[in-house]
Amino acid sequence: MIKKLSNMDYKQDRERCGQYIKALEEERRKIHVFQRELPLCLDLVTQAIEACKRELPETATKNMYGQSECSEQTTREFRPVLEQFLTIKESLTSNEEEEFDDEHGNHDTDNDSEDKNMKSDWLKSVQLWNQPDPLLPKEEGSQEKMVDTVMKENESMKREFMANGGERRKREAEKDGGRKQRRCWSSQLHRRFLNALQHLGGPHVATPKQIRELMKVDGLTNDEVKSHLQKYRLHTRRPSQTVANNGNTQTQHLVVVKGLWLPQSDYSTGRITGGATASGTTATTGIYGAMAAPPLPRWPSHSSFRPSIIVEEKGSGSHSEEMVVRCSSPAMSSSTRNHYVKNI
DNA sequence: CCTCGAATAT
DNA sequence: AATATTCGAG
Repeated sequence: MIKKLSNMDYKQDRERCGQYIKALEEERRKIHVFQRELPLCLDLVTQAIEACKRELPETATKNMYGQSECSEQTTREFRPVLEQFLTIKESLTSNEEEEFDDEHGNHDTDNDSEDKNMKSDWLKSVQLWNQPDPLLPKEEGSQEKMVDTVMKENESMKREFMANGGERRKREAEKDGGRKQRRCWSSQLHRRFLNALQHLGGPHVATPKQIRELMKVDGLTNDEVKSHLQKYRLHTRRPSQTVANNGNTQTQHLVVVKGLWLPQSDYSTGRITGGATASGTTATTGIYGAMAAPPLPRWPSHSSFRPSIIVEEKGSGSHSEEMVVRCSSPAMSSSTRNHYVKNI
């Protein structure tokens, strides 16, 4: 009896696995166009396919694929495979840095190999520029949702791509009211921003122009960066005051990594400032203060600002090492700049 | 005249 | 809240 049941289960699983593979392959085909931009996605999907196939070696395919409508949704329902994903999740996550670095390398080196640049360039523009509109990828869910997220990102990519058939956003005065088009800081853009910040030594030392140059994003203006930087600094600085009230007396250990402030582990974990300041949970959203618990692995509320901080280690030895400063007291702000970043 | 940062404006 | 624009200082 039991045997029968398990047998059926097995069969079902196999069936689903087959469908899943189909869907994955379909997905991969679509993504392929963005191979350069989303190498990881491609890789991810590929790995998934392989893993899946491995799971059912013999009767790999032989059932009704008719309903291939299950592309991303399948992900959630399919346990076995998901587990595999979880396994590789880590490595992929860390890979992201590499990807970014690579990108940078390319840009920094100012490669002008036409062909290579042409395509990737405008594609990049599309990615970076395009207003993420409704479906901006919420960025990697810091945890297991990674896979899902990635998939979704693909989706949005595709849509973005189709949406504007490769058109570029046009700015310029255009004799209208004169007010510029709002620049939307997609997560990608923001990433570059953060990366630039790192290279420059932190939000307080980095200057808009430098940042813009490092970002190497076509069309990005100084003012835009300046504005973004201003916001970043505001969010970044000690969100001290505010919060307090409740039993929030837990001293938050903030950590400075190459000039970037982050909460001990996961950003967002609320920046409660211990002792000193204390009054009401102010406007700074409950997002900051309130929760000091596990939920909320995100930055200032929704959008962009993530702690995608990456501690880089250039050729070891060379200059500053990781430099991690613990600090539980606010103070140290703008005026204190330069000092803490320089060498240490 | 240019860049920056803070203050405002939208 | 997120951007844009303005303003005063180097």
